[in-house]
Amino acid sequence: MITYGDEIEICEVAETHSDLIGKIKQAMLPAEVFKDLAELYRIFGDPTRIKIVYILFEHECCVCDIAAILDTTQSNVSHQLQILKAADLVSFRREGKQIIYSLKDAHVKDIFEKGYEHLTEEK
Amino acid sequence: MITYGDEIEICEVAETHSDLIGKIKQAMLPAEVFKDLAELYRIFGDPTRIKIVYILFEHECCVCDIAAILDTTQSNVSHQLQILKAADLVSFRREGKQIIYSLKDAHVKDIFEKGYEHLTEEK
DNA sequence: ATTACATATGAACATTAATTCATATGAAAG
DNA sequence: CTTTCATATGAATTAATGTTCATATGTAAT
Repeated sequence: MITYGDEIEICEVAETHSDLIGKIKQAMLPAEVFKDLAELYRIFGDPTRIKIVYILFEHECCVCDIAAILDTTQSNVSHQLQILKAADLVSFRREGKQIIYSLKDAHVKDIFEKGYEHLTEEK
Repeated sequence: MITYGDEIEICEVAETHSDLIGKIKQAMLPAEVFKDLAELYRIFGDPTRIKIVYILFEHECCVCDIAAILDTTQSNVSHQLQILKAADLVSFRREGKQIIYSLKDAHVKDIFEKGYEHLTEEK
């Protein structure tokens, strides 16, 4: 390995490929896009949250119903819903004492379906 | 809240909706599916990994080239590639001293594109 | 065989995250 | 206005995660 000051180690292969590496580097999306994408996928990266999302595909639902369906606490569901809300993935409205949540974005279902296809289809 | 022994708290709304809750509960996919889905999305839930995936969309690549493109260490890239390998998302072959990685599954690109649409499209 | 190189691996560390518990908020009913 | 109910919030805890460092493995070249 060859190191330049405090920079990253560059192997000889990478030096040889430096023109290709430069091209790929330029073709990369802005770092922020990858950060935002990762944040989005991470939201689906928890069983509780993806279950909530799945429920909301078909039904708008109040917090305690979701908790009953998932056999978990109201607090837990509420916390996860706040995360979905912060990501702008759910809408909500008050109805008396309850708060009814619903899904906000169609892409969510697309992402779910593509993931599900990956799991179920043989390759 | 009404609690039954060590079970989950059920609010009055949930008791009223108990028939709907039962139906939704039955319509849920097996818990394992949600677990597997969450595991899949979690893999994309890290900027470094999703960058690697993005690179592999267009080019098969050796470890040190990826490290050079991403300005990170060989070790880091290797660790992340092991995670992608364990999820069966990448193939690899040895070529002399190098190991060349490539993408294994088309659904990965679909998932990426749907996520990207979510970020970029106005709603 | 010894050396150099590309990659993998394991331990360690710092950070983040999921869930629970206790409590606060805010609306409706009495 | 006090109580009850549905939800939100904050602190605490336990577990998981991303990265780095040091080192091991395996291939090629001298």
